[in-house]
Amino acid sequence: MVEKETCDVFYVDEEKVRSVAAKLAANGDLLHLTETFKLLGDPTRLKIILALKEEELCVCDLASLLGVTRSAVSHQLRLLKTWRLVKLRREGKVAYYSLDDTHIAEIINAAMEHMQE
Amino acid sequence: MVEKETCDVFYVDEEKVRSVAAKLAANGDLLHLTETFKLLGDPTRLKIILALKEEELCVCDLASLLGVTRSAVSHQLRLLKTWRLVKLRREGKVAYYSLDDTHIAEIINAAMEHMQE
DNA sequence: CGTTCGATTGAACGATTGCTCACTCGTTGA
DNA sequence: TCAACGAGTGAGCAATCGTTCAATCGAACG
Repeated sequence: MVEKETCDVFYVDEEKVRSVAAKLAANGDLLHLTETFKLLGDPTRLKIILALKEEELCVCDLASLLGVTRSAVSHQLRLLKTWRLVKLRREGKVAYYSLDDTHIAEIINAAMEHMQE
Repeated sequence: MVEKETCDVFYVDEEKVRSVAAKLAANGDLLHLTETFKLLGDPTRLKIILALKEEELCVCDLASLLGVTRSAVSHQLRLLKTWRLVKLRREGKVAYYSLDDTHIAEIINAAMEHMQE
């Protein structure tokens, strides 16, 4: 593709790009960072997190709170558990979930501040 | 669905759910919050944000940096601009983009702390 | 044991997403 | 005024996502 080549060779500020690329690479695990935001970027999951920020809850409570099936909640909780955002405590038949990481609340608080302006 | 009714009526801790629901509602614009995280939850967009955190860059620089077409970058930048995460400065034919909100960097920093543990 | 019931899982689906391709827009400079 | 070129746009697509349904697991209790 001629056009793209032109852009790459004759236009781009290569030194600038290289310097930024280096700093980007220094940011560590970019995939994990992306995944964390992706997990928070779904209404159901974000509500789950916000709810668990308040109180420990079971699957059934969450399903009732969000107005979706327990199955849907369970699927999302599995994802959140895999990425260590929530943790699980079993009591007989009931599975109680809670936040596994205090940093999550800070991420959300920072994002809420962003929204006011 | 009988099963679900059973769960709602006989099992769910209704008072607890109601109390959490109230606190959830007090969190303000939940859709906007979700959207912010969703925007950060894509590798291309997150890299754009991280790059612009370092330096003002044009579409062509970003395309070269990320290894995608300028069109793809342009599409993502439009989204980010719509939600006020980045802003635009035109200089002749070139469009220079930069972060529009200092809070974004703080959200990302908080998320990076989350990842270490 | 067998039943109950909350939780989990896998398949299947409709919806959404992010990309590329082709085209257009708008500014520059010959 | 017209060609060049960076940027923006819209259609179309493959891939991913989030949900529901149906089936299963496993602990509690008769």
